[in-house]
Amino acid sequence: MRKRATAREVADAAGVSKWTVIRAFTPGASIAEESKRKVLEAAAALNYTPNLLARSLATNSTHQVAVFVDDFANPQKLPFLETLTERLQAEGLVAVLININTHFDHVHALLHADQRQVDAVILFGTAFRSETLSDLQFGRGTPPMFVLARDSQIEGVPAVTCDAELALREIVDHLFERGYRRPGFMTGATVLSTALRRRQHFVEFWRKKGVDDVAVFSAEKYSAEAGADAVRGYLKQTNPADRVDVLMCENDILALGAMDEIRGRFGLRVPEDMAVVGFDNYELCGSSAYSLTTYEQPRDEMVEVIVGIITGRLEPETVTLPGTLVVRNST
Amino acid sequence: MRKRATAREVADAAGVSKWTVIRAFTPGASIAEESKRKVLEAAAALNYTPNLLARSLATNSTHQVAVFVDDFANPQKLPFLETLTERLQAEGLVAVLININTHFDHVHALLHADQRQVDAVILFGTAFRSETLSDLQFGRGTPPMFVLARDSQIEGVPAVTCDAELALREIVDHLFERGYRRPGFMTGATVLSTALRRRQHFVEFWRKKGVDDVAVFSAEKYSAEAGADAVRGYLKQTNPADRVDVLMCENDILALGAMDEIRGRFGLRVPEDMAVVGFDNYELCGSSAYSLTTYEQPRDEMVEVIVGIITGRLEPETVTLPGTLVVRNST
DNA sequence: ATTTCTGTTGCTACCGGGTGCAAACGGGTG
DNA sequence: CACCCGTTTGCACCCGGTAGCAACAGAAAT
Repeated sequence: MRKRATAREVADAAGVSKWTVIRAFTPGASIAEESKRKVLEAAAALNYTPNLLARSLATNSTHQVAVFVDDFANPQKLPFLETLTERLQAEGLVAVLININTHFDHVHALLHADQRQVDAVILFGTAFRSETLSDLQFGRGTPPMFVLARDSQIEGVPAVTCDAELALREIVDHLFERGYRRPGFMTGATVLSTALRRRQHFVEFWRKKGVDDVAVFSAEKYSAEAGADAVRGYLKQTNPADRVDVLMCENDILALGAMDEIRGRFGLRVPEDMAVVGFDNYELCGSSAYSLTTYEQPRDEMVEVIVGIITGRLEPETVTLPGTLVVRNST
Repeated sequence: MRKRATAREVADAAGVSKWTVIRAFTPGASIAEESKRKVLEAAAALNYTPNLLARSLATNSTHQVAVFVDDFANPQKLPFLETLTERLQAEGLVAVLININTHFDHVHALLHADQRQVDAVILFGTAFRSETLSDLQFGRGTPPMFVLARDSQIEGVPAVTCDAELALREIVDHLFERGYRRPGFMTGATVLSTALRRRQHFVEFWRKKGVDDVAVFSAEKYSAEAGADAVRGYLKQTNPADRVDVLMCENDILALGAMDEIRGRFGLRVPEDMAVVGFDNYELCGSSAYSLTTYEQPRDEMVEVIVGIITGRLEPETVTLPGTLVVRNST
């Protein structure tokens, strides 16, 4: 298989210099109609297109954005990724998907992204220790970092999130109104709970309602199975009379797992015996099999803002957007 | 913010030439221990790491793989992406996620990937017209293309898939054994049905069992909602006595949507009134709320093979791997 | 006819590394 | 001390573009 044609080859074929070829491919460049036509003809014949790698090297901008993801169990990531990639591509950018795991941690990934000269890094809901990253942040030439769908806690690293305070206030108000008084909260991995702030606000708003006792327990991971395991553990070791009457889960996938366990294994009714609330409004939450009350993040707006920041249309600052409470039959 | 350090700067700091610096960062290069130490020290002090962009340009290999995705409604994509990115990263490769949609079609994306000099392109279950792509394929220097989780139909473009024939045989055998005799099949978008071959084999194996009448209808898209819509349309216009006794759906997400509609809106029992079968074994299929019989694709093996092909460890040829029938309560 | 201006084109230098060859080095051998 | 040989280092040139200046032609102005 032959190699790609270069500007040099097209130049020879068109009888001009390679700089004229470049100009034919540079919008707004000063070039005569006649030469442009000749060049484009020769380029078409040779199947030439500019080499973006070389261009990136010369212009010092790759139009690539690294997107770090570490929680693939949450199906909610998918529509987010869809919107994100679509909006990035509409801006001429492209997403490099980096899987953060035990073999490839944030430091590794950031170093790699840096070496690849990406234009920006998006930490898409990843669980990181701010200490680890704040060191790197101040190394030289590191690409700008942004956090999506999680709090940042690192100075100089803006985050685009759903307003957790507002969300939890609406949720607690709703639950209080429905008459629930013995709330419980299931977190995912405990390391992160502070980053999401959901638990913290949940407890706080119940306290404001005069309810000081919130049962809190946590799942091992963010997955339906872990949610089921956690709620099983809770139900087994709790006296039926002392059980919570409503369980809020840190995200939908935990909630669905929990709900399944509550109804399936324990034969309890949702919401009569125990109500359940999730977070994210994942597609299947609306199914009649679950009909889960949940809170929808303003996905499109969040993506719009973060892409706006990356492209420089918006100021790089932390933005918090309001979501929507979706009430269904589980409460 | 200062710019990144270059090999040139490190060379000056260490008192050697830039080529010696390069050698210090090239495994197996001929360099004296002493010089290497000096260089690495200077590099550490200046926070130098090689610029992968420049390296890619010089070596003509980017270690980037473009992954085309067009169906973000299927949650099954997520674990696949997780495994794929993890395995690629383990091989020193990185995935560039390209969202194929109406604004950014295959031709566009392929051109783009080509210009970016990616080492390979993976069409991950995307819906493409083979005519469109076979033209491009024979342009010069196009990166090698592979199809994952779908048939290729393009000469010279290998595919790594789950064995649809085996899968459907096992499924039909199972259904026949359970006594079902009025089968139906719901496809997603009709354009693709041939690429997945599932419907075709389904019909064929029922014929071999002496059942010639298979009801076939299709959903608009691959989503729970579309699945629900399609089954509603079918149930409304079909005389209850003529209804299928088992409905196989092209993938899980259609099946879950369908199941929800069958039970929720029509008050039918699954599997007593109508059994349902999916395909993929998405996590929630195992939940007691659904307990969907489905077929699990050999995800890890498929990814292993495609990564093996890309890295050159395996021959670039079409590979078909056996999956596993997962029988649950929906049949 | 000369000057000035404008649109067009070519050129040098550069982005930050990689390759292959030639020269320098240094130790052992005859 | 000359010679040989393997290791180490420097160099010219290359990867495929981009930036910005200088040169040039033809038209317009003087």
